[in-house]
Amino acid sequence: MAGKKKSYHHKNLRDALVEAAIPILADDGVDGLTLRKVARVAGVSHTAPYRHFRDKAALLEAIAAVGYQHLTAGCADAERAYPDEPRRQLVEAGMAYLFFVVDRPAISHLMFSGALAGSDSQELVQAAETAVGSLMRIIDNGKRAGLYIDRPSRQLTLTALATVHGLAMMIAAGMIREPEWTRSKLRALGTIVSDTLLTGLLRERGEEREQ
Amino acid sequence: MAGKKKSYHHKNLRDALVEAAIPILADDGVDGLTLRKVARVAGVSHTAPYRHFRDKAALLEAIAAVGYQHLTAGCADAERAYPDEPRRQLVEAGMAYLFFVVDRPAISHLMFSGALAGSDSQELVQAAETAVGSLMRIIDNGKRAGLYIDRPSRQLTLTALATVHGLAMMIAAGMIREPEWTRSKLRALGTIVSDTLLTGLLRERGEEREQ
DNA sequence: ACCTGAACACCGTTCAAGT
DNA sequence: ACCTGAACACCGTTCAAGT
Repeated sequence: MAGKKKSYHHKNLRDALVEAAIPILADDGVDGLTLRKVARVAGVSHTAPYRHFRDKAALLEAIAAVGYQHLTAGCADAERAYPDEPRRQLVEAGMAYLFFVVDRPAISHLMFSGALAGSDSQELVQAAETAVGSLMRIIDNGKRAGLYIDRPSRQLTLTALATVHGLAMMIAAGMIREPEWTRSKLRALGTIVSDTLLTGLLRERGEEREQ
Repeated sequence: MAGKKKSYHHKNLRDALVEAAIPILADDGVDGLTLRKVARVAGVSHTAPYRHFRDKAALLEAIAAVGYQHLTAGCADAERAYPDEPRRQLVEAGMAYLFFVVDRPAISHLMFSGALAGSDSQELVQAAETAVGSLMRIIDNGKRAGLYIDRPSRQLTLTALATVHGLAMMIAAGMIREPEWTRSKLRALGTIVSDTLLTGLLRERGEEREQ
C-alpha cells in the first residue's frame, strides 16, 4: 500500500504516523499499539511523534476519527445503493455497522471502549457527530416516506443506533459467541434484531407513553 | 471498608487481590490498573499474584465476572420490586443497567471493551450467561402475561439487551454527551428509548418479515 | 521548526532461591 | 505449597542538544 521512505520531513509526519498506526492496531490490538512501534514503522525516533501529538491519547483520537469516517461512509453507501427504499437503507446501514465492528475489532475497541470518552478532541467529536448525522439522514428519508411512527427523528435515530451499536458491541465483547462470525450468520442475527426493533416488542400498541 | 492486614497467607490471597483491584480500577481506570499496584495494596510482593492468576488478563477476567454479578442482581431486584408488572420489570432492569455503566465506567470499560473477548475463562463466560439469563426471565414473565409479540424469548431478549447495552455504551463512550449524566437525565433518555423499542419504529405493522 | 539520544520512572513476566 | 528479589525487555514521557 505504501512504499518505504527513508525519512518524513516537513509536515506529513503526522499523517504518516496515523497511517503507520492502523495496521499495527489491526495486528497487535489496542494494547499492542505502542508509540515507539509506530515511530519505528514510520522511520523516525521514538520521540518524534511528540512534535505532532500531545501524547499517546492524541494519536489514538486521530485513529478513532478515521474509524468514524468509515461508519459515515457505510451509511452513505447504503443510501446510494437503495435510493427509493428507506427501510432497506436503514437495515443495510446497520449491517455495514456490524461488519465493520467484526472485521476491525481493534479499531472498534479503540473507538468504543470508553478510553477516549473524556476526550475533547474537536476532530474526534466532529467525526462522531457526522456519523450519527448520516444515520439520521436515513431515518429522515423514511420519515418523508411515511414509514415511521410520529416521533422526532433524533429519538428514532437514537433508538436504532443504540440497538445496532449494542448488538455489535455484544458480539465484539464476546457476550454472544459463535465459533466464527460469518457474513451470513451476522446477516441472520441482524435481520432478526432489526425486525424486532422495527415492529416493536409489544403485542398491542397502547397509549403512546404511560408513566 | 477493609482493615489493613500485615500478610495474606493460605488461600485467601486470590480473593484479596480481586478485592484490592476493584477500588484501584475505579480510581485509576483500566489503564491505571497495574498488577504491581494491586499486589502492593494487598501487601504482597509484585510476583505473588502469579501463584493465583496465570497473568494480568486472568485477574481482569475475575474482576469482570464480579461486574456481571452486579448486572444479574439488578435484574433480580427489578423483578422483586414489581412482582406483577413485567413491563416495568423490563424497564427498571434497563435503568439499572444504565446506572451501573454510568456509575462504574471503569469496570464497564473492562467488561465490554472487547479486550476480554478472546477469553475462555469459565468463570467469566458463566457470569455473562447468567446475566443474560436473568434478563430472559423477565422477558418470560412478560410473555406469560401476553405482553409481547409471538417470537422466541431469546430473540426478544437479544433485541432488548442490545438496545439497552448500546445506549449505555454510547453514553460511556462519549457518543452522546451531557455535561453531567444525572439520574433524571438517564431516566428521561431511557424512557424515550424503551418506549420506542417497545412500540416499534414502523408506523404500520406489516408482514412479520419480508426479504 | 523539527528531530535525536540519553535518561527516568514505571510496567509484565520469568526464574532461581528461600521458608 | 507459597512467596520473594533480582533481572529482562519493554513502555510513555521529558529534556538538553543538535540541524
